[in-house]
Amino acid sequence: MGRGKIEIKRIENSSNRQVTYSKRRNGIIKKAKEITVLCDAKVSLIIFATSGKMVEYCSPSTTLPELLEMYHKQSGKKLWDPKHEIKLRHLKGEDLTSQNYKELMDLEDALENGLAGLRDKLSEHVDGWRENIKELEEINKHLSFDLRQREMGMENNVRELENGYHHQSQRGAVNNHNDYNSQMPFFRVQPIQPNLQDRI
Amino acid sequence: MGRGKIEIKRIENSSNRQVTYSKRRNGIIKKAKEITVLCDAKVSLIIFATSGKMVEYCSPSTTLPELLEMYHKQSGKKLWDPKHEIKLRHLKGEDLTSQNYKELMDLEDALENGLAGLRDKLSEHVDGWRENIKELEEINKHLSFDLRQREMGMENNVRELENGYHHQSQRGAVNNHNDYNSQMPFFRVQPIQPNLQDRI
DNA sequence: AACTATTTATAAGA
DNA sequence: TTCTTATAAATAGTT
Repeated sequence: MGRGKIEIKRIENSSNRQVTYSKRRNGIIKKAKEITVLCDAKVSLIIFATSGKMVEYCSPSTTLPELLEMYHKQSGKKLWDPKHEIKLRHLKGEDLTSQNYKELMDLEDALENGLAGLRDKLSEHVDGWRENIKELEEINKHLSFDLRQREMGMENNVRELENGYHHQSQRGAVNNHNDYNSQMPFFRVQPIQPNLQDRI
Repeated sequence: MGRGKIEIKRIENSSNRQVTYSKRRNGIIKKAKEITVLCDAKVSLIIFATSGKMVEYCSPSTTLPELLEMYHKQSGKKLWDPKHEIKLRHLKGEDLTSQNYKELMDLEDALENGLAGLRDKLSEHVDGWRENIKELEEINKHLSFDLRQREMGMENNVRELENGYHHQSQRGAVNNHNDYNSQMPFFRVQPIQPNLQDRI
């Protein structure tokens, strides 16, 4: 629409391109306003010139965050790019399956997109929890190991006693101390949740 | 531009409005594509009909997340509102200090601002870790209790043996099984990190 | 930035 | 919806 028809392809002459850009940019924004009013539509329009300069239009009935939320709900598309390197990366190469590493990275992405300062806090939480779990597991192992050793030792004692002296009362003594044991038929030494590693 | 001039105001006739919407929507998208090609512009255009149905255009040279990041950098405007209630609230009233609860709430806000789907994942992580820690602590208590009971029982045995029979070899038998014990002078039954509750 | 010949978008009708 | 077409609006090239 103008003195001559033009092909829709990049305008090579830089100043022509600039002029056309500014005319058409205004045109589109006007159209956006019109459809908003005429048809009750909600519109978000963001335009960047090659120079990087941005202009924006958002229908007055709403806000960009609101539209983006609607966009996300409807399309399911991610609105944030994962990209920065962060502290949580050090978790890689430890006992993480790649799938759960991915989950963490997703989490990382979410945090990236949120407030930057939150990153370190989460990282601390994660590390703290991981450490707690590991230490508790370690202690569990030690306790269980020790308990088994003592059981073995005690059985030996009792066996020797029985064999050597046929003294019956010891048996009862051993069992009577074990009130708790009857409520705890089995000690799990491994992580309680089989997918513990998976969750971290 | 048509058979007659129209005022730019809401079209009251619903079916006319719908027709106009769909024509103009196509028109704007075409314009957006054209300015993209002609002028090397980057464009994001999101349009919602009154029905809620959305159409979108984004210039092929980029992605919406990229544009939103540029938008954010250039305008400084927030693109995400913190607002929804989420699952993490259930943590309130448990063993949280108000300070650390606040931290979690901050974290929640960050997640709010990220992808909605991330919320549940984090919540699961948190719950999973909390459970793991609690279960491990529980088992720790059981193991320690049991161990102490057995120690007491064993001491009784040994004492009875010694008193009754003066048989020395049993003592050695008990200690020899305990290689591990020498490396573990003390079992902590309480959470390793004193501020464990604080961190959760 | 203004002008204007032309192209393009589209309102109304079918 | 889609097509048709008269007309309004946008804009390419010019000044």
